[in-house]
Amino acid sequence: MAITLKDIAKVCNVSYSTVSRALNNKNIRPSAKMDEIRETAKALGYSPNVLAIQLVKRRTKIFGLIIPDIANPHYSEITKCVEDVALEHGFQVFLCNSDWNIAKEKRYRDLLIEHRVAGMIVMPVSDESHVLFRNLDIPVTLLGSRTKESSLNTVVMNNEQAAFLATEHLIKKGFTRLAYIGRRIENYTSSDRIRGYKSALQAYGIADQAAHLIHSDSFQLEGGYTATRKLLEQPNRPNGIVAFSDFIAIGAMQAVEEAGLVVGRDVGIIGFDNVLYAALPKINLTTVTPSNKELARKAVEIIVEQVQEGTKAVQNDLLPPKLIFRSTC
Amino acid sequence: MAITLKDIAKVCNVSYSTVSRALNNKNIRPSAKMDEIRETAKALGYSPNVLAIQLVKRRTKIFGLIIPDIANPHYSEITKCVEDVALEHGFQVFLCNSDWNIAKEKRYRDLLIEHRVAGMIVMPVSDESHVLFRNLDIPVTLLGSRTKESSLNTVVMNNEQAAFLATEHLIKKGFTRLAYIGRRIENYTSSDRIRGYKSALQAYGIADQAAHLIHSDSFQLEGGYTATRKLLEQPNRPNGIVAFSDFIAIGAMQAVEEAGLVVGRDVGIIGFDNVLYAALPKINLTTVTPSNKELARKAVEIIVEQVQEGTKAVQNDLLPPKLIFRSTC
DNA sequence: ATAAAAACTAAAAACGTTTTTAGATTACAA
DNA sequence: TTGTAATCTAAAAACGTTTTTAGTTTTTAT
Repeated sequence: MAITLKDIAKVCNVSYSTVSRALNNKNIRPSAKMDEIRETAKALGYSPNVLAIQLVKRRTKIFGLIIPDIANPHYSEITKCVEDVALEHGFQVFLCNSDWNIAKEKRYRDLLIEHRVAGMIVMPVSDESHVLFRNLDIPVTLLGSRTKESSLNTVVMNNEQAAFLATEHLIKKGFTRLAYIGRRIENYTSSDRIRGYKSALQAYGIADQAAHLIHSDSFQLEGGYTATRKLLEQPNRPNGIVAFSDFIAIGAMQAVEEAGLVVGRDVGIIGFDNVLYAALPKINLTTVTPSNKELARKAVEIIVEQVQEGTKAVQNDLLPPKLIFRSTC
Repeated sequence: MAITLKDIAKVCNVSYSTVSRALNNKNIRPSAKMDEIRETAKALGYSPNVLAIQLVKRRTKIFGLIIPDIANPHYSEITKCVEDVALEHGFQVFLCNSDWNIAKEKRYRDLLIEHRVAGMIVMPVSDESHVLFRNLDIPVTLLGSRTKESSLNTVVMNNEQAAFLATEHLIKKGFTRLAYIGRRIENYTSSDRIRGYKSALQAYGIADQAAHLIHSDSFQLEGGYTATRKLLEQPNRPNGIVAFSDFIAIGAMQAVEEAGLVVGRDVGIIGFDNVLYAALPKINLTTVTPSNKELARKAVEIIVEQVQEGTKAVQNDLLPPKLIFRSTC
C-alpha cells in the first residue's frame, strides 16, 4: 500500500540502500541522481516507516508520561509543559492515564516497555506504586513525589519549604488560629508538608492544635468543603486554613462563605498548585507552587540526558516553591 | 539487551516460531513443552517487542488525537473520554497538542502517518486545516467541526440547535435584549451558532440588533470581558448574553459584576461546553453541551469500525445538545 | 599507462516478530 | 508392513528500514 524505499529505488534505478542514504544525506555526495531520488520520494508521497526505523535502530524518540487524571487541570497543565519541553528535544510523549488506579498504572508500565519507549515520567498514584518502576532498564523520573527507591530519578517541589511559606504567610497576615487540611499521611508529600506546617507554627510560637489537623476524604471540592465545615464547628474555630490543594481550598472557601464569614477577612485560605481555576477573578486564591515549566523541564531533561549519554547516575531535584499572592489571605 | 523469542527458544530447545505460537496460543496443542515455554518466558522477563509485531502485522492498535490545547479543560475533558473509550476497544492514544498552530498540526499529521497509526481523531485548529486530513489512507474523524471535505468523518454537536436552545432559554427567563459574543465568523461552528441564535430571536419576535453581535478577540476570559464591556456601554445595553464558550461567559460575568449589575438578575448569561470551571459554586454558569463521553464514543467507534471492518463509508454524526441549568440565567 | 588510493554503490545482514511453506512424525486403515 | 491422512514443527520469507561489507569505479600519482 504505502510507498517504500524499494519503490523509489525501482523508479530511480538504484539500490534501495542508496535511496536510504540519499534521503538521510549520509555517506553520499550531492549529485543529480541524489536530487532525482529526493524528488521522486516527494512525488510518490513517501513517508518513512518509523516502526521499521525504530526496530533497526533499537531506540525510539518517545517517552511515556503516566499521570493519574488528564482531566484534572493540575495534571493537564503539567502535561502540556512536558510535551513542550519534549518537543524541544525532538521527543514525542505517549500519554497514559492511570485513573488513580495502581493496576492500570502497572498495565501502562508494561505497555510502555513493550513499545520500547526511551524513558518514562511518572506522577505516581501513591507511594506504593514506586516499586513498579524500579530497576527497569530505561530511565524513569518520578515527578512530584519523593521515594525511597534509589534507582529512580525524582523531580519534586520542596514540599516542606512550601508548607512553611504558606503557613508563614497566613501568620503574617494575622491569621493565627491555624488548621491544615491534608490527605492520607503515609505519603512523602503529605508528611513533608505537615512538617513544614508544624515548623512554621513552632517558629512563630503558635499553638499546634491537634484537632486542627484534618484529612480530606477526597481530592475534590467536596472533600475541602466537608472538612472545613467540621473545622468551623469546633470550639475556638480556626481562622486560617492551609489546604493540601487548590481544589480543597476552593471547597473550603465555599464552606466558609456558607457559614456567613468572609474569606480573606474572617478566614484566610491558601492552597497548593496554582491551577488555572485559582486565577479566576471570582476565586482569586492565594496559593503556592513551583514553576510547572521548570518541573517539566527538569523531568524531561533528566530522561533525555540519560538516554543520550547512556549515563545512569540517579538525580534527585528539589525545586523551590513560589507564593502567588491573591485575595484569600 | 532485552530477551527475545530466540533466547527463549534456545533455552527450551525449540524453534523460535514455536515459541511464538506457544505464547500466542495459536496453531499449537497444549503440552508440557508449551507450559515450559510459557514459564521460561515469564522467568526470563520476556516482553514482546511491539515495534516488530506492528511491522510484520502492518497495523498498530494506536490512533492519534490532535487537539489544540491540552491545558484547556474543554479539551482535556474530551481527551479523557477519548482515552477511556479507546481503551475499551484495546486501542492506545497518541496525544498531539497543536497549540492552535496549523503548522504544528501538519507536523503532527505527518508524524502520525509515519508512525502508521490506525486512524486519527482531530479537533482542528480552524476550518482551513480540514484539507490537511482529506484522502489519507487511514480513517480520520473530525471532532467538533463540520467540514466540506467529503472524505472526512465528523462528530459534532448540533450547534444550530444548541444556540437556539440557549437563546430560547434566556428569552423564557425574561432576558429579551440579547447579545451574542462569538468568534471569527468564517467557521461552521460559529456560523451554525449564529444561525441558531438568530432563528430563536425570530421565533420569539425579538429585534435582531446588529450591534449586539460581537466578536471576542480571544478565547480567554479577557476576550469575553472586553467584549462585554463594549456591549454594556452601548445605548439600550443588552440584558442577556449568549457566549461562544464558557470561558468567554466567565469573562462576561466579570464585566457585568464590575458594572455594578447582578448576573442572573440584571443580566442573564449562558455559555457552551460545560467545562468543570462552570460547575464551581462561585461560578455556577448555565451552559449548553452535548455529552463529552458520547462525542468521544462516537468518534472512537467510527475509527475502530473502519479499521476493523476495512469499510470506508464516511459517517457524519450530529449529537443533540443539552442545557445545564445553573444560576446565571 | 599503470598501480594504488579514494570514493562511491550494490548487496547482504540485521532488528524481532508473524505467517507461510515444506518437511517430519505420528496415527490409522488396509 | 505400507500407504495415506492428519498433525505437528522447523525453516524460511516477509515486514521496511539502517548499516556493514565487499566490490566496482574513479581519481591521483608515478
